[in-house]
Amino acid sequence: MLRTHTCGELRAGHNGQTVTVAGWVDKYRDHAGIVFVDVRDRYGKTQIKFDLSDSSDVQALARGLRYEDVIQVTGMVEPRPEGLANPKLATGEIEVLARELVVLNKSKTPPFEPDTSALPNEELRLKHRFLDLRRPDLQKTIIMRHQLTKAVRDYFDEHQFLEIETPILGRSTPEGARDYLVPSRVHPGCFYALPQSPQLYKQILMIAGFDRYMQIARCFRDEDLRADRQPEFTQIDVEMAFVKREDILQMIDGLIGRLVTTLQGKQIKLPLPRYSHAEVMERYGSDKPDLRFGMELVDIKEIATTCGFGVFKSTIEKGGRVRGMRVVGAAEKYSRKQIDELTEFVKNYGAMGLAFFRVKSATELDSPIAKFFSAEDQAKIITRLGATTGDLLFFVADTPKVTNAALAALRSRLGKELNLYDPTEINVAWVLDFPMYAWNEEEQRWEAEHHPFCQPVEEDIPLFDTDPGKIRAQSYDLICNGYEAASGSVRIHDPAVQQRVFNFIGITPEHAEERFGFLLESLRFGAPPHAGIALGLDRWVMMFGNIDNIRDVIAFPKTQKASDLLTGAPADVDSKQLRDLHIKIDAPKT
RNA sequence: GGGGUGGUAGCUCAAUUGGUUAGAGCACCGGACUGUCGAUCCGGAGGUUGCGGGUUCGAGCCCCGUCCGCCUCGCCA
Repeated sequence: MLRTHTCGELRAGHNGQTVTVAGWVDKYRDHAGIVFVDVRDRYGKTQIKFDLSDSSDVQALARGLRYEDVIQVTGMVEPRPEGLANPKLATGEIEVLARELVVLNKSKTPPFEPDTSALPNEELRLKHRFLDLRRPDLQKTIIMRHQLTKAVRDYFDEHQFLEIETPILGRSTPEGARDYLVPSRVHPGCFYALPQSPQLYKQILMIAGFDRYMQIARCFRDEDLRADRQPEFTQIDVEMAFVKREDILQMIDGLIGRLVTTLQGKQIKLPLPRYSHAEVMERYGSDKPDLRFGMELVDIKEIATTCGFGVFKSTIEKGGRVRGMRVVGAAEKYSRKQIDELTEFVKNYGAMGLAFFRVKSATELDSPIAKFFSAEDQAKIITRLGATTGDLLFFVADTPKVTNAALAALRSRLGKELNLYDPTEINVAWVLDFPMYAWNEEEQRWEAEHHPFCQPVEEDIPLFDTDPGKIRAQSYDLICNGYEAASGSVRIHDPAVQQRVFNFIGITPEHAEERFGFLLESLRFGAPPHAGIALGLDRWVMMFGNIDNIRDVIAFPKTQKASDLLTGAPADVDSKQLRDLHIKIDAPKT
């Protein structure tokens, strides 16, 4: 070992001991006769003192130290003089009087320092990720990620789950996200697909009899990125055989409870609250609402139908909805100009406009469109929204889909702008009974809302022939602070039902046999009822770290264009490699 | 593919209506300093204003194109 102690562990109790520490030069303060150097490693910082009375070699060397040099220092632990302890440092009671100094690696002048309070732009940070990762807060997150992952493994291990690896090179299946493809050298013109999730493998593990499976599984989806989405990400993948939905919910409740206890030392109230999909859509306009604050959506169909405002009235006549929300005490917080900006904001979600009212009194509204509403209607709106003087009311009149999207986005934005919640709170809940299928207007066909292996609610099965949009899935999402934090379902274990579902979403029996034949075949050989779930590990780290960007919870993340600025991936390859793979490039001219 | 936003010294930022030699703090280099901990003080060096074109007597600033980062819609079973 090149050290006897880390930079975070020396205390007054070590006084008088000769120690060796090693780390990076975090700061240096050169007073000529005396030089202070803070050495940093992942455990903390320790102040090293170089004194004129020491050997001149060491002293001269010390004066040449610069940021990020890696050094090894041997010396004696001393108490700091009276009144000079540094309360900001855990090791602030002591310093090490250096006797020997070895520069293990001299650093070039770094483009930025790890302790910088004003973060450099992200491009630079990602390009020099080895420096960025030295930042204490990023190190803290990566360490917490490890603790979370370990707690997950411990929890499932205690419940007799087996961690089983599944292939990274698999086969492409229809439906779902765009696959990342890997060309086969041995099979010209054929490709492996990287897994979007281990879904089919884990179902087959159930059929094989490994009735409790989990895996910290890397998944790949070739879709556009977001602040909470990376092309490769990690799922806590779980599957159980001989269980019902309730068993999964309880098992995962226990996991969340464990994580909150382990990572925060707190208790979370269990069981976690449960909502139906229909309920959250009606109350919040989203299938993953942020439940840290209220501001629920209100339908004013009755008033809209009879009021004098043409936009509201005609929307109802066309089968649309008029819904709104009450922003408590915000009448004076938003100027006309700011409301115009909110109007532009909701237009991004398809809304044609945003109606607003300031509540002037218990019965009176103030708005450019107030004249279209009778005194009676104004009073009704106030009553319906439960509003009081000084509130601000917003309404969107549009299709059900657009009112949901626009109002949910507006609610989320206002909640943040108005600080309606504690940003450090972790609010977790279940959303159950998603619809099985959604009509794809573009492709004119039904498609699976969750995935095609999900079991419909038994009593809804007759609806296949009458009203497929109403069929509920035996599915469940875990939502947390406005994110989808987990998603799962009871699976189909009857090949006939599976065949029928494929058929319904437009996969012909021949096609199904070709692409999913292995699953259908396995279902014919004694498939137990099974169910499972996958939790987004990266997102849970975001929650527990109170971090709003997924790149900050991943050691080596990719940019929005899916590039790795550290390594330069993706990059072109030798023509020989392409020949081996029987691939010719037909890239668009730039 | 669409919308928004940013790119000026190594870094973080500034630069009035288009107008003189593009500034500051930190970092870097040289010097001073025995108790600092965002050390301080003195001095110095450092710029193809992302890139390409255009308008203009004159462009960091205006116009067109393009590249890159970020946010977002679509997309993400």
